[in-house]
Amino acid sequence: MQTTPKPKQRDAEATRKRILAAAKKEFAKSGLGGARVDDIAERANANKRMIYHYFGGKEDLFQAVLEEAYTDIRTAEQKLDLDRLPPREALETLVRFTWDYYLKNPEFITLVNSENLHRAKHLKKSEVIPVVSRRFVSMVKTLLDRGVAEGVFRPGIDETQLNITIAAIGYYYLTNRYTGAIVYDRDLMAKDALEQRVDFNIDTVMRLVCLEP
Amino acid sequence: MQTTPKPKQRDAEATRKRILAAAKKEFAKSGLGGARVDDIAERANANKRMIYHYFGGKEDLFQAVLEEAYTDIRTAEQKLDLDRLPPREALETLVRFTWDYYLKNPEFITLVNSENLHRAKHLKKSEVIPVVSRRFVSMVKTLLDRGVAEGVFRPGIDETQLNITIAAIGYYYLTNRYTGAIVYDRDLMAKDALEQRVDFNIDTVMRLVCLEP
DNA sequence: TTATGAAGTAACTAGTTAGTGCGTTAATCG
DNA sequence: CGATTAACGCACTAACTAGTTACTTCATAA
Repeated sequence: MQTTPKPKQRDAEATRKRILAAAKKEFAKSGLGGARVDDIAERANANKRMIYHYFGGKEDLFQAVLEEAYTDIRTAEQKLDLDRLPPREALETLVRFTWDYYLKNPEFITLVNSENLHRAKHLKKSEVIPVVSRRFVSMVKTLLDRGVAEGVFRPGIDETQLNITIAAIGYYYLTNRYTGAIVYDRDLMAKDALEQRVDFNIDTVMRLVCLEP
Repeated sequence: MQTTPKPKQRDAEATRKRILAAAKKEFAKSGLGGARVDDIAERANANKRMIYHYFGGKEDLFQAVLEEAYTDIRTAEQKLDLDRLPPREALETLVRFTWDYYLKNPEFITLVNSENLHRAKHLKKSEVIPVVSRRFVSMVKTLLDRGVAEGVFRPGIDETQLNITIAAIGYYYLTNRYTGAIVYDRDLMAKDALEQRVDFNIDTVMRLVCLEP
């Protein structure tokens, strides 16, 4: 086999990755409609022609960005390894993780918003999304069942409703932070405001799920 | 593209209203960036020039649409007259109203999303938004205080956190219904799914706020 | 009856945008 | 080495888009 590969002048995979990363930023900043192909190319330090070469078109590129964003968060969730923790700690870990992930990856939220404006047109075409999604939902289902079996969670809670609620209380706060700052006349992104919110969210979910909060 | 029947006579106020209504639909459908001024004019059965005549430009029109959308929901909330109800009933009424309003006025959600993509640039310029917002926040604050005084609500709950949570659990479900349908592999807009969700949301808030849920 | 200004219109401008044709250059391999 | 393939870049276009210009039509007050 070959030894250390020489640094290449031309590197298809590296160019592809630069385009994908640049596209993620631009789509997150301006949405699918507002993003400019020329700007993506410039940010990627690539020629616009390469976008069409590697991805086909603007919408195909958007789909690729979305798929990566979804598999990234689903992969990170699996790494939490909730099975090793007692149910209550596992649930708190999940709520805190979801909040932290949205906070550190704000482009995920904007991409999902943009995709919903387009009625999930691109996600519908994806092969990989249903697979990673099922694994995620069953992870929470397993946790819920375990908590009920151990007598610490209320029985009968639907895992989808819980998932949606855990996402909602973090997602909404962050995606609407600009209008929220005006409506509630507060800096919602101040350090203490963020801490207050995650504590409030954990409390909300614990009271919803646990028998003795 | 549906159009509104054109009145035979000249009517400045009617034309303005037609433009505003058409703009609301187009901005909700495509966002600020995706909406087309020509399409708004066509839908309103007005000449494009009239948009510039009455509103100044595309962004000013967007601001006018936003202001109307916010004052509409805030007005509807005030009409609930929560003071006439016992605290628990008042709280449930508020949660159900918020859900129903988002469900019946989906354009509100899309407009707010679009405005947040633009970092509340237009809402910041508004004179009327802070006024109606304060009235709304204090309405919930009053309810919370009353519930605590009557010994049915937990003390120490922040009215802004509660407001955000009540909005979040409805808003997120509805705004992300397209991607949600794929991730959770369900028809989130089926009649029974909607009923299940509003019940779940009321339960979530009651457990969060009430001393004996 | 008519002068006046607001309501309304069509065609246009200047700039932008996604997508492409085609030539060039580097890597790979017999 | 020479030839083939894939990566890359320039310069272009056809379609689109916010905003404007120059004009006509109509209601009404004097």
